[in-house]
Amino acid sequence: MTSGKSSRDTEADSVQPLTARKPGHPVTLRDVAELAGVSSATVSLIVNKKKDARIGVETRRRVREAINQLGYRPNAMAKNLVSGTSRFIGLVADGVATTPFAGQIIHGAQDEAWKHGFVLLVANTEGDDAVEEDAISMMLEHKVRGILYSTWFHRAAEIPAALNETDFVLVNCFAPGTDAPAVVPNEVQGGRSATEILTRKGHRRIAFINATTPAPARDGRLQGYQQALASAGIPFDPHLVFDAYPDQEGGYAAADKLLDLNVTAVFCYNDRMAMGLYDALVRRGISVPDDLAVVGFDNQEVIAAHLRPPLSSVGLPHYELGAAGVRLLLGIEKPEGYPMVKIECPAVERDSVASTVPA
Amino acid sequence: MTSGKSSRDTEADSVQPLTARKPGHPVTLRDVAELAGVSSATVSLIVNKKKDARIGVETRRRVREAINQLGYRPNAMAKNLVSGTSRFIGLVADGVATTPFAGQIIHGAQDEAWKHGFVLLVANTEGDDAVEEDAISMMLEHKVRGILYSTWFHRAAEIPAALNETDFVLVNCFAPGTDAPAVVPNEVQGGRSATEILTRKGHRRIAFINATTPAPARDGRLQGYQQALASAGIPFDPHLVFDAYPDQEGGYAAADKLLDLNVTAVFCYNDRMAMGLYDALVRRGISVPDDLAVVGFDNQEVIAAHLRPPLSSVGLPHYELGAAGVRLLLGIEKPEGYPMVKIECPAVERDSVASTVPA
DNA sequence: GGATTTTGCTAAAACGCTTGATCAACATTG
DNA sequence: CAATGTTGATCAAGCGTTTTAGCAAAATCC
Repeated sequence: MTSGKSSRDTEADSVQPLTARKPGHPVTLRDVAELAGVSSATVSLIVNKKKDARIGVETRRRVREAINQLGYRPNAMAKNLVSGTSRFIGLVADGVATTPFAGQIIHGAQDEAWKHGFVLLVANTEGDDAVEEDAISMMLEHKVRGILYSTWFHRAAEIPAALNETDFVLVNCFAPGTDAPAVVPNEVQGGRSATEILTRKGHRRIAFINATTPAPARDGRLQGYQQALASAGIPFDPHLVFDAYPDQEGGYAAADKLLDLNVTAVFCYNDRMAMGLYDALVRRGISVPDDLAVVGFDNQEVIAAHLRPPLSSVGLPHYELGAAGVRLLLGIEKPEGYPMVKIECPAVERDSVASTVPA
Repeated sequence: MTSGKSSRDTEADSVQPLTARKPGHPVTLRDVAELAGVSSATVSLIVNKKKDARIGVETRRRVREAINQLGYRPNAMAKNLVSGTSRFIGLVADGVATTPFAGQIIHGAQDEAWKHGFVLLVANTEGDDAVEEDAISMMLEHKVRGILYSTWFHRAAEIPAALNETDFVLVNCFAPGTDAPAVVPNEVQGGRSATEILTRKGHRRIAFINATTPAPARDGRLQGYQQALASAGIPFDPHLVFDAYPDQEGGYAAADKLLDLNVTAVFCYNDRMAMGLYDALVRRGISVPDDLAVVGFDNQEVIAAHLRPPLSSVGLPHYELGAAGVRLLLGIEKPEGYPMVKIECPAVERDSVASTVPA
């Protein structure tokens, strides 16, 4: 039944039907060359706009025309095969697509890659090691220019062995004890900036609701908080710092503790906490910012910009993280701190901090 | 007899460790073949686990060993060149990466593609036509299996001409007047489900705050609202439906109108509106759900799950949209309604609707 | 013990493109 | 006029695979 296909290719080559036969046009350089009556080398030279190629103007015209007529598209595979290297950059994420704002890493990487003529190959591992290995293999097999290994929250990470087979950059994570290039948010500066939003307005009793969960963010932001106090000449009071689970519930629950402290301002570990805190305050008739100034962290648009009043916050530079990762990978820049590059967390001031300190 | 091509020059080669290949020195099939003392054809057959290939067990062993020793990785480019088709699926998005939850389209597409051995090529056009054209060209040149053309909100879209050069599926958008395959959320069912959360609990005077912005969502959800009322035997009262700008401000401002209406429940066009509405209600001392039941739409985790009380909502199935898009593209399924496939919007009940109707 | 089949493996032709080496004209020199 | 450019285009050798046809040796059959 299933007989072998007849193998008479002798004449098939010389008599090419112009119509497409398969999904996509199997229009090749050779087809164009034939139509234009030139060699395929000539067409190649024209298509690639080789500057030092000497091609007559008339020939050029004919080839151009043939290209249009046939709807020719170069075959990137073949091109890559010859050049030995693709224009791909791999991005393996442990969950970037899952969490809303961290998708910005993809976005930033994609934009920057695109800018330099590269395309992103995205793989989401969802934290699964087997998937991760497959993903990296696949990228390696596609001869990617390099790999961005990213995590959805800032943390220490182990470098999968296979990564060493190519260039790579860690994004939003780092590998302690190695000199692997990494780009991460500057949590210390972020904490400082957040606190400074408050000190600048004259606040001196500023609480910090930190996270209970250990992470670079937790330590860094606290450190930044302390720095900001120090440079404002405010003594650090450990009683004004306490932990809560970093979500709405945590923020809501933190309100009680907070109100005993007699503070005029609060810096919350993240926006979700601030959101919960807002809620608790409203129910107590406490006004933001008139009675209490609040600053968040993460600058999650959908929360911060739309709370009432809009919440001042400090953003995690996910987009920049992705973009900088690509630049590092391509060797376009070697910023200060390399191989451990810290990206600034931008402060965004809204209305949750008044221009004067509450009485 | 194996022809003795025994000029093994570099001694370093034979002592190569299996990990950490240098990024500039690709190992090819031929290298493996030489080490194992077989032809490259043999290696190819083994690597690809060809079922009907007849290879001796001893040879197989030697080749396996050589592969490990050299750390061989097949070159996907070469593979694709031969087969004429890649394992790529393109995803061009007009802003999927920008809006938080729609990144789920990428996620869903990526997972589903991966499941079938395909990789996603992502391009973000940010609505720029030139970028879009470039993106599609690039995908075509990479001989993608097909393209997913997606938009960040559900809308009508024009099909870029180049898309016709390959298989494609519209995701979260559709092309009126064509029979282009498209997969979109079922807004009508969504509106119905949202409203039914309320009717099921006995609510009969249910307001609907619709969006001011024209969109399939606006019309569909209204229609669904009406359907739900009808099947609950509740006459449709146009006065209970009014428009507001679909954000927090809109919801906040809508509270006034709402309270004149003497309704026991509200269906908001989206969660952000509901968020604003919550705020307005709290300030008036009106309790959700005891005084007023509220249902949102979009099921934006960061809002709905964390408002107080958590908001019942209906989700936009972005993940499924992406996944279904891939399945359609690959011809894995041809669901009802093809070529216009509607994906269900799942209702998520939380605590913003009480089990009994307010007095 | 030849004929036939099976087994194990290789040769070699693609796949579509790039590129250094050539080459045939013709134009310019000295 | 021979030597030397210039110009415009072609040749052909790969790039790393897959795959079909084929071949020698071993196994099986009658």
